[in-house]
Amino acid sequence: MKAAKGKGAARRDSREALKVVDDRKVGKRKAATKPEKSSKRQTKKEKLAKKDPNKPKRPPSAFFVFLEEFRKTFKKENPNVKAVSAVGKAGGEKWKSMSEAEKAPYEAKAAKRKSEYEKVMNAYNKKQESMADDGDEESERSKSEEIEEEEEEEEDDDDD
DNA sequence: GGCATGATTGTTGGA
DNA sequence: TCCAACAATCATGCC
Repeated sequence: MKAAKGKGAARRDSREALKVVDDRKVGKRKAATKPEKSSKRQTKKEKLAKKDPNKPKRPPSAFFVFLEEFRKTFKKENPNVKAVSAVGKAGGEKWKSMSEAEKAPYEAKAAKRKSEYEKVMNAYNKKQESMADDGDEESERSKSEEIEEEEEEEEDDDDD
């Protein structure tokens, strides 16, 4: 549980300012945010210690792609609102109010990121197999890094 | 100084 | 099939 960490003061402050937590229709999701079963929810540190630093990060969903842009807009319109939770909330509301057509470009981007993720994941999986088969971690990692760099170039190249 | 937390939705991966 | 975890963001507070 997060509050148990004692850092609650920080977010309590934020929460009061945000007037959060009214309708938890996505209570399921909230479970992740409010991990009463702390045994399941590992800290970033624990995860970092456990997981492969080479493991590709999950691709952002359409909502997250939208959120990237929304944050910039939100900051401009609300320069004094710095709470990320406020941005998340506002973004969520905006997202819901958007039409499918408005969401389309973000979904397209998300799909693109997803396909890239699949490619990287593929390489990562191969790397894992190779590592299990052979211990040539260094070269395999380099391979993976190469792929990731390629992805970045591709993205840069096909920006529009 | 560094890490955890807060909110949001969508997607992934594991059981 | 269901559910938990995680993806980005960053000011803030605690240790």
